[in-house]
Amino acid sequence: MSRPTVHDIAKEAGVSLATVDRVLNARPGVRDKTIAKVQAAVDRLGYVRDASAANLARQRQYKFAFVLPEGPSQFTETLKGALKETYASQIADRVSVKIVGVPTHDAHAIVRSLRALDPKRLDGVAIMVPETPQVRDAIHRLKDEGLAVVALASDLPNSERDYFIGINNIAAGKTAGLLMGRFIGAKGEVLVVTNSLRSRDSLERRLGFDEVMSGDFGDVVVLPSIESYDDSQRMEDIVLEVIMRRPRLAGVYSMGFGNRSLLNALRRSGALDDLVVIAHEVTPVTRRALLRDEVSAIITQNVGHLVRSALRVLRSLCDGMPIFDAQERIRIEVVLRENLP
Amino acid sequence: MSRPTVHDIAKEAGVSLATVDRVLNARPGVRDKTIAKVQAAVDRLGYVRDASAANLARQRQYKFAFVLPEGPSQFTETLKGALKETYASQIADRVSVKIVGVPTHDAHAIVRSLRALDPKRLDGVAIMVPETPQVRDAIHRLKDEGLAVVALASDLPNSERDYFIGINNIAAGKTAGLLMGRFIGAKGEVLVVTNSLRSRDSLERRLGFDEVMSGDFGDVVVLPSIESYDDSQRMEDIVLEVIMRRPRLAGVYSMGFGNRSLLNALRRSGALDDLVVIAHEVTPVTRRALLRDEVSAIITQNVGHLVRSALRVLRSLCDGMPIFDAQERIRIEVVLRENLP
DNA sequence: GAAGTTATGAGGTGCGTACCTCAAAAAATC
DNA sequence: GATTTTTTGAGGTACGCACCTCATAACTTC
Repeated sequence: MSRPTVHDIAKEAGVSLATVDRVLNARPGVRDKTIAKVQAAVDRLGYVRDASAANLARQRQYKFAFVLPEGPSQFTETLKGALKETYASQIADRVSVKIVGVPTHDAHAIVRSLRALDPKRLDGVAIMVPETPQVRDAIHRLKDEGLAVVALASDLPNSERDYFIGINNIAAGKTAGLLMGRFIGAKGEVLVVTNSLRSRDSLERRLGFDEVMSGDFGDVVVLPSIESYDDSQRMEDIVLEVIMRRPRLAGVYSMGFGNRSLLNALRRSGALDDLVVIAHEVTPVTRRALLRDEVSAIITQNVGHLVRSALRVLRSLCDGMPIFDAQERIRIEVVLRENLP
Repeated sequence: MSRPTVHDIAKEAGVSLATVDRVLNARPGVRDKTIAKVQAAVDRLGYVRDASAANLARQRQYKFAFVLPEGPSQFTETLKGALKETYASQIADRVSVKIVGVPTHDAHAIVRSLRALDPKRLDGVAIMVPETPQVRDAIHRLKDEGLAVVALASDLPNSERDYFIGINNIAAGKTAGLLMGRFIGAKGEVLVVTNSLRSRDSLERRLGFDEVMSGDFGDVVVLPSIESYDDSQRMEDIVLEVIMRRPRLAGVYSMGFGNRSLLNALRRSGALDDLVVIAHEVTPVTRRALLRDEVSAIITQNVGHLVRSALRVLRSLCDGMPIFDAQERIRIEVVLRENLP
């Protein structure tokens, strides 16, 4: 026999269709004994609800919002692209997604955007913003209104988010450290650059990087982090100065965005050929640099997975279905010249 | 307005429901002019077929078979596990999969199994066997009978397979080569071991490995491949001998299975601490070795993706739907101690 | 055991699509 | 213009499930 239906369950349990329906959809007015009978029949026949038919009947429409930093960041662009791509797939079946752009550095504007979300017109939100007390409060309100909330790429550990989808940035930093240590031959000095150490991601990456460096490569000297504050001129100036002053410099680890200006500075310095550069995220800039052997490795996460995972998790949360953590775990990918996707 | 339905299309195009149906399902008996009218309405309203409803109405049941090597290989076990896991997901909706185990080295038995597949009871097959002329013929017959055929993990380039799902093994070998070259400091000797160079996968990996080695690391000497022929004693003996005779040995690249005996031999030799070992596929054996720093890196592919991709592609092929190559491209993953999934 | 309460059954409708039939309209052919 | 052929329309049924109503059966309670 092919897949059993609700009718089969009714027959098997010796009850009516209506009762099976009441049990399956947890509607009230059924005696415990009857519930047990139906459950037994379900187990015996191995009934599983036909999700497509159920959604069809239910006229379910999942309404989600993605709150993403807007600005010149390639990462966000890629993410939006992946979101649109996913729209054609089954995962995006019966979901409509609204993208809300927020200015990265304006904490007030972020909170304003979060407050502006209408909980009545939404089933869930995926949020990618830095955590602040105000953000935490805004999320508290969203949860109160019954929304599903997932943190995307950047965790919000102190908020009431239901789930975090992204990589472990400490482990990502460790991975970068391991590669760096081995690539530079376990000696020399390493420069670490980022936009801002105030971002949790950068902080965690640095933490992991340092741990591996001191644990596995004691002879390597890791210099204090340089913060560019999104100022490419500043970045170039400092990098050039460090290269001049540090003849033993063997590697550069770029933890965040702004790889374009970093690479410009390195190229200008003429030291690029002798340096091991490790960066994050595959973007047009880092990709080209990798192909030219200017960058040795890129640590990245698959943005397509990120988006699909977020949608799956949001759906599961809305339906009260279990989440398969193994499937939702985003991998820390190591990309070299030869395995560039 | 929410998503347009076929009714909306009919109204918009000024034709009947039946005609819309004929056009959408490519049934005959519609004038080109009318087809164009309907298409225009579809485009104007942005109609997309509701896949759930369609499958429901169609009562579609995809019947697939996976032809996999059986034996002690961890890889196959993992693959079967992933297949079962996927069964709970949406991708496996309305599909039933039969796993056919074939003995890896018995070409006759493989062909017999392929011939034993009943094309009338199947919609598609995913095949993971070495290509031989007989296999090619068997696939020809399956295609003739109208089945969708995809090659899994190991390509069948000379057969009439519709699609190949797996990694580019030349690129995988190159990636291993790049890591090896940099990890050993671009000098010394490297040993390459495999089960058998007669397998296409091993051959291609060796090809890529050598290309990077000679291109980027001219000072490294790559020794001729050692083939174990699945004989662990033989493997251990040869490996021990090589280590004794080659004091400049700096790295070992294991291209195939049999990592357990390789690692045993290396441990016994006492040289493991000074060697860079790179292997393929994350299995319990390689995973533990990686955590113990006995193996430096593992090149692998995500078996879960492999399976899901195969199912998606088989479905698309059956329905004559387009395949999004970008989504189906399996990545060559580099796994280090710190980014072990 | 009558009245009240709760549990169950029978039956219906609709979701969006596929697929079928039969009649009618339109176009092509002579 | 009559005949044949092709195209179109109207309508129905089914898929598996959710959700609804109303009647009846089965328990409680006093």
